[in-house]
Formats: sequence, C-alpha cells, structure tokens
Amino acid sequence: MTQKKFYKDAFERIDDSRKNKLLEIAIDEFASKGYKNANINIIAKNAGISIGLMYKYFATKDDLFITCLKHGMDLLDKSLYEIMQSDDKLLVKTEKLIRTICAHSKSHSKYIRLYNEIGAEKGASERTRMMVEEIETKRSSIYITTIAQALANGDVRDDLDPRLFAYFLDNLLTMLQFAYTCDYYRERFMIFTGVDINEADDEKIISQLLSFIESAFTVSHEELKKL
Amino acid sequence: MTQKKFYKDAFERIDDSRKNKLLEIAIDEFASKGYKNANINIIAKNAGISIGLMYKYFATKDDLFITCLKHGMDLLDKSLYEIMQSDDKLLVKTEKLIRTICAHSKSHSKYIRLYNEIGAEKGASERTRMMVEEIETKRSSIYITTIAQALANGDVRDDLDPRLFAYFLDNLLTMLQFAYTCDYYRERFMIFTGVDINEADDEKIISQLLSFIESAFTVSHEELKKL
Amino acid sequence: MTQKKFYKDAFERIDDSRKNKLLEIAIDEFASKGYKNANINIIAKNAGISIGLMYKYFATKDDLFITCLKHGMDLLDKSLYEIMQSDDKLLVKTEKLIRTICAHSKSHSKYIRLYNEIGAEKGASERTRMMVEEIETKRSSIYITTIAQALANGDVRDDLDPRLFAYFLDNLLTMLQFAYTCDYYRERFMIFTGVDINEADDEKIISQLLSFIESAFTVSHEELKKL
Amino acid sequence: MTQKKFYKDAFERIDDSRKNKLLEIAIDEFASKGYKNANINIIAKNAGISIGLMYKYFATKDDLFITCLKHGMDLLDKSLYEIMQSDDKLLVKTEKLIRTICAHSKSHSKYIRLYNEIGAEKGASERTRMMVEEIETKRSSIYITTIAQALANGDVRDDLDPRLFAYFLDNLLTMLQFAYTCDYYRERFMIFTGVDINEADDEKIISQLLSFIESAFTVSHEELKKL
DNA sequence: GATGAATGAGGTTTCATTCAT
DNA sequence: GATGAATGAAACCTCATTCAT
Repeated sequence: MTQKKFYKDAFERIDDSRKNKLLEIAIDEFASKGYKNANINIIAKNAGISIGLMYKYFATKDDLFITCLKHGMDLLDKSLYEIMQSDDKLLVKTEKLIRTICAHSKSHSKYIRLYNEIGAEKGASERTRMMVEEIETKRSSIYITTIAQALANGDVRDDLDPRLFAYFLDNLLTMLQFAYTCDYYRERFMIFTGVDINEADDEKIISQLLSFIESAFTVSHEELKKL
Repeated sequence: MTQKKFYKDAFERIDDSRKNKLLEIAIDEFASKGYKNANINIIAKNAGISIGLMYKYFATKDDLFITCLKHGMDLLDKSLYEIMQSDDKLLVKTEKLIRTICAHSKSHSKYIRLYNEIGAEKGASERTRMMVEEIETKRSSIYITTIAQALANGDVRDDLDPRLFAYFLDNLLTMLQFAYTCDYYRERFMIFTGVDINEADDEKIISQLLSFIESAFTVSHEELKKL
Repeated sequence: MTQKKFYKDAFERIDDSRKNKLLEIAIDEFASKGYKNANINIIAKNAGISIGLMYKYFATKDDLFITCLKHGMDLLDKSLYEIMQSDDKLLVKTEKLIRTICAHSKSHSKYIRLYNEIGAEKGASERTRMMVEEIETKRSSIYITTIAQALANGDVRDDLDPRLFAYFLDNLLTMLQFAYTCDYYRERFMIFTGVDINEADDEKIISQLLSFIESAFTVSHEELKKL
Repeated sequence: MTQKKFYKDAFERIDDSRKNKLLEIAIDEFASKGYKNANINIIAKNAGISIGLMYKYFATKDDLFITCLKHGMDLLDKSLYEIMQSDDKLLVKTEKLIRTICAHSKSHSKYIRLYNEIGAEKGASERTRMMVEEIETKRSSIYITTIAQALANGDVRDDLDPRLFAYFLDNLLTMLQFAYTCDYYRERFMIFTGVDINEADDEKIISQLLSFIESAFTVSHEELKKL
C-alpha cells in the first residue's frame, strides 16, 4: 500500500487543467491502441507539448501509463466507496453498485479499457504486482468489509466466505464493465445474449444480475435443501 | 460461423506431430511474452524451422496467433461439450464444469493466457469479431441450451433468462481461469482471498463457487421474498 | 582468458573480405569520432548494408566496438610475439620492438586510437575488466617471460622486478604509440620535443629511447654507486 | 600560451567557495561518467543552481569541462613546480616527484581522470591544441629546464637529449597516475604486476621506478659498453 | 542576477516480412 | 519444399541549449 507516484515533480507543478488534458489525451491513445502500439510522440504532439517535456513529466512510457491508469481508477473507486459507506442493506447497495458500474462504464469507457489492458500483461511481475496491490486492495477491502458486516447482521447466508463471495461479486461486475467497454467482451456479450450491450435494455441486465447475486448471497445450502 | 482457416495449405500437409510441436512452441512464446512482444523469428528458430518456411505456413504473425488460439480452445471445448451433453442435472454438470475448468487451467495454462490476450486487443475490429464468433458461439450455445433445458424441466428458477444466466455463469468460470493462469488475476485473487490460488485449497473454492451458483440458479426472487 | 566472442554467428558466416571491410569501416568511424560520437547507422550505410543486418552481426554497438578493437590488437600482438620469441638478446629485441611499434603506429594508427579510447572509459567495470584481460594478459606475459629469461641469463641487472620493469617498458612504448596516433598525445610530443612526431627523425627518437631503456635495464643500483 | 579563460565574467564575480563547490561537483560528474555521458543539467541540480545560471557562467558544456580540467591541473602543477625549483640534485628531485605523484593521484584521483579524458578526445583539433598547450607547456618546461641544468652540471649522462628524456620521464609518471586513478589502467597494472595498485606496496613501486629512471638518466651508452 | 520550463534533433535497437537461391 | 540474409520503418529516450519571466 505504498501509494508510490509514477510521475516526476515537474508534472505535479503544472496546473490541474493541463494535467488532466495531458492525461486524457494519453488515455485516449492507450485505450484505443493498447500499451504497446500507443506512441508517446503522438501523445506529446496531440497534447501540444514537446517529447522532451513529456519526459520531464514521466520517466518512461510505463510511468505515463500507470499514472493514466490510476487517474481512471480513482474516479470509480470514489463512487464505489460512497455507496458502500451508506447505511443501506447489502442488496440495496448491490443494486446501486451495478447501476454505478453501468453508468461509469458508459461515461468513462477509456478508463476501463486501460484496466483491461493490465490484466493481459505478461511477464512484468514486479510492476504488475504493485499495480494489483494499488488497485485491488482498495476495492476488495470495501467489498469484504461490507459483506462481513452483512454477515454479522444476519442479512446474508451464514455459510458464505466473505472474501470469496466478494471476489465472485467483483468478478461479475468486472466482466460487465468489460462488456460495456472492450471490443472482445462486447462481442462476447452479443453472442451470449443476442443483443449489443450498448443498445440493450439496461434494466433487464440489471434486474437479472441483481436477482442472480441476491439469491447467491441470501440462500444457504442448508435452506436450499429444505425447499 | 465461417470456420475459416488461418494457415496455408502447406501447413496442412505436414504431419501432426510437427504441426503440434510448432504450435506448442508458438504458444509458449505468445503466452509468455504477449502478442506484441512475441517474436516470430524466435518462434521459428525454437521450432527448428526457417523463418521462410514459417511464412509458407502462415501468411502473417496474426494468422499464426489465431491458429494457436484455436488449437488451445478446441481442447477445452471438447471437455466442456462432453459434460454438458450428459444426462446429469444442472448442478451436477456445474460441479463437473468447475472441476474441469480448474484442472484444465492448471494443465494448460498457456492456452488460457492466449485467450486472455485477445480480450485485451484494441482496434482490430473485423478480425476480433471473427475470433469471438469462432470461440464464443460454441461455448455459449452449450451453456444456453443446457440451461434452457433445465428451465423446461423445472430444475432451475422460473424467472431466469437463460442467455443472461449462461453469460453470468461463464463470466464466473472465465475469471476463475484467469486467476489460475494470468499474472494480474492471480495477484488479484490473492488480494481478495489472502491466499495464492496455486497453493489454495481447491475444494473450498469449488464448494463456495458451486454454492454461490447453486443458490443463484435455483431460488427465484418470488421464493426469496417468502423466506 | 575466456576469449569470448562479441559477434553473432551470422557474422562468422560471411566471407573474410566482407568481414574485414565492415570492420575497417567501423574502425574508421570509431577512430575518428570516438565511441560515443560514432554512429552505427553511418557505419552500416558506409559498409553498404542495412542497419538491420548490422544488428544480425552484432548485438549492440558495444559488441561491434569490442570486435573492432580485438581485430586491431591481434595484428600488433602477432608481430610483437614473433619478436619476443626470437633468440636475440633483450636489447636487440627491444630495438626491434620499438621499430615495430613505430611502423605499426604509422600504418595502423586507427587501431591505436581505438585502444586509446578504452583507456578513457568510465564506469563500465565488468566489460572493461574483460577487455583489459583479453588485451593485456597476452602482451604482459610475453614481456615478463622474456625479461625473466634475460634475468636468468644474467643479461640484465639483478635487482630488477621483471613484472614492474615489463610494466615500465610497456608504458614507454604505449605512450609512444599514442604520440604517433592520438591528437592530444601528438601535440604533447610536440610541446616536449619541439617537433611534430610525424615529421620527426625517427632514428633519433628510437636511439634515445633505446638508450634510455638500455641503461635502465642494465645497470644495477649497486653498480651505479661504484661509478 | 594565451591563457584564455573559458568562463564568463559572471563566474568570476561569485565568491571562491561557491566557485570551488560548483567546479568540484562538475568534476565529480565528468570524472565518473566521462565527458559525453556527463549531464550538465544534473551538475547544475547537484550544485544547487539553475541550469540557466549555469549558462550565465559557462557558454557551453565544453567550456565548463575545460575550466574543471584547468582547476585540477593547477593544483598538481604548483607542487611539481616547487619540487623542481629546489636545489636538490636531479635524483632527489625525481624521488620527490614520484612520491608527490603517488600522493596526489590518491587524494585527487578525479583530476587525473579528467586529464585522462582529454587524451582520448577525437576530432576536436583546435580546442585540443589549446588545451595541450595550456597544460603541457608548463610541465614540460620545468622538466626540460631541470634536466638541461643537470646536464650542464654533469649530474646526468652526457649523451641524453633533455627534451626527449624529459618526455620519457613524464610518460612514466603519467602512466603511473593513470594506474592509480583510471579503471582501465588500474586493471592493466594488476595484470602486469599481479597486485591491485591501491593495495600495493608503494615503496616497492617507487624504489623500482626510481631505480629504473636513475640508471636510464645516469649511465651513458659509452660507459655501458665498458662495463 | 536567477529561474526552470520547454525544445527537438538525433541515436540505438527491434522485428515483421520479402525474395533470391 | 526449404533457407536465412537482408530490409528499413518506427519507437523510445537523452540532453545541450534557449528564453520568457
């Protein structure tokens, strides 16, 4: 949880609007071409700065990418955190969660595409490990805590493992994010459901997913056998 | 469902053992370095053939990759198909499914890494669409059919949409595959659960996931409210 | 004494005339501009090959440089070795040595300039150490052995340390080489002697240096006090 | 002997301690990385001044380097000059010389590394010529004068050429300096002598070198034949 | 006097693909 | 069928120097 920074001091010094503009332009490039095919000379040109200055801000292409990624992740995490902090019951929270995920995926699809990118990284163990930690620790802890609380309150089935169930939940949400934003997973959604997710009836997706999760979280194996 | 082939006739003519050897070596390279960083000159050298011959077999690096991917996918699909064809009830099938996924992920992690790779592809729309179709059509149809059947038999809740539930199911299984095989998702599993999936108690994962899916598939929203 | 090679197999495969041509062109570039300012794109262009092929022959600029350096050193070493292997007395050998050094410095000044280059390398410890070993081990051993032999024969003063005296001898010869070939040391020679070494009376330089070395090697401190 | 200055007036105006600090830091960078790899932006940062101010002091990187070099050379020259001005006989002076060289090389190795650096400069003819003149004229003249005087006094052999013998003497001392300070020449010393010069018995080196020079300077070819 | 943001040419290295043999 | 030498565009990154403030 080191919260390292991956930019140089010079980047911190410039004003926020330029900072954001630069990051958005970089995110555009990374999100549309992928890490390897993205070209930092083009990013610099599009941002209206020299490549030399770019390297005054970020030591490597890698650092620029990571900074973009965190920039995107922070935004979503803030929303999720607020939801999970509320006094609502788990299922209410879950519904809010799904709705937020959908909305965010549509309005910030580029960020999700960056996140999807690192999931495919090969052989970059140390950097990858750090990124995972930075990103997933926050998210997992808010899920796990909430579920553990619900368990204590008797709001969910008593035979669930909070960590694994948090993991399953996040998996379902993550795949939904990918379906909204990434070429392959969008096509995949279409093959399974027969509709393009961007023209789909969101309410149906939401209600089915919520209903899926609701039952999964609520009914214990014991109770199930009695039915 | 064009079932196009992405290799030249010359590749078909060589005997199966050389064919498989070549593909396995290519898969090694793609799986360990990712598509962009993989080097087909190195693949040729490792496979003991000249780069010239490589291009007699595959028109482009892309085609080689796709052929590798299909080679890997076919294997898993065959197992899944057999499971889903059986007379077992859905939950029994599901358990077999999960167990097969776990086993396969461990023994053929490289194939999953290739599959993971295409999920991150950016901007290759036409080719991507074809790949999705080839791969996901088969898998989705066996899931959907099975669930639809179970629905007709009254084995599952009556308010589920077979296609969406098949999709959710496949998402959970896919993410599990990634956790077993891909750097990022392995770390992510560790953050959520606290254990390394490769040293984890598989039975616990399986039973919790099965139990999660079981309740999700079985208890309708209507019944839930009564409880 | 590992005798490592710093070129790839592909370089070995090409015929000697092309090999030598390439090396000579590279040596020209390195000798005239120094390692850092030398441009391997220019070397490739001058040699009439593509930069890609250049990298099929040498993995790095560094490796190309080292191969050039060894190419040059081997030539001189062969001559020196022959001289030192003869049955002549040490002083006769020394005179031959000096004459060979002078002649070689004039005809192969570029090689000496490369050798001079590595003497100025900063902070490249591991590579530097290897280069030193490759180059100096050969040269030092032929000097040391010869002097030790002369010592055993009573041809030189009995209070000399063969290794240190070999070292002093080589220092004098090395500096003479530099005077013939390197800008700075040529100017320096002029400042000291008043003449440009390339227009100087070689016989005078040779006789004075030989005489300097002769007395240094012959008269012991003991004998000196008696005079 | 133009004694040009290679810094701007602004540099003269700052107080000596800042002047020296700046030069020492620049010398550190040049000595550890070499001229080409040294980075004057880093020098400025390490010295705690802005790069803009750096360029108010020195017009180019080159000028900074030359100023550093002279700064270092002056110090040694002062010591040498004092020794050579004394009334001692040549051999006594020579011993003092060697001892001073050893001590200075150890305490001011960075300066010698700068001096070594210019010996490897390629293709900078005009500037190089000036540097040589600045540095070597002083040193050569004190050696030559002293030797000529000794020759007049009959303290040294009558068949020596004062300029060439001064040159040989300086060569031996210069190579010793390099052995103490520069990576390559340190390794080279080790190969020849079998010991690391920084852990060596200085007295042995000194006595052998002195003895080498003593005989070289004292016994004429004529006398040698009689022995 | 002092700052430091900004520049951009230039160099090393990679690798998919071609083609003459 | 088989070879592998050859290509060359393209990408990352460095750093001396300028100049507006």
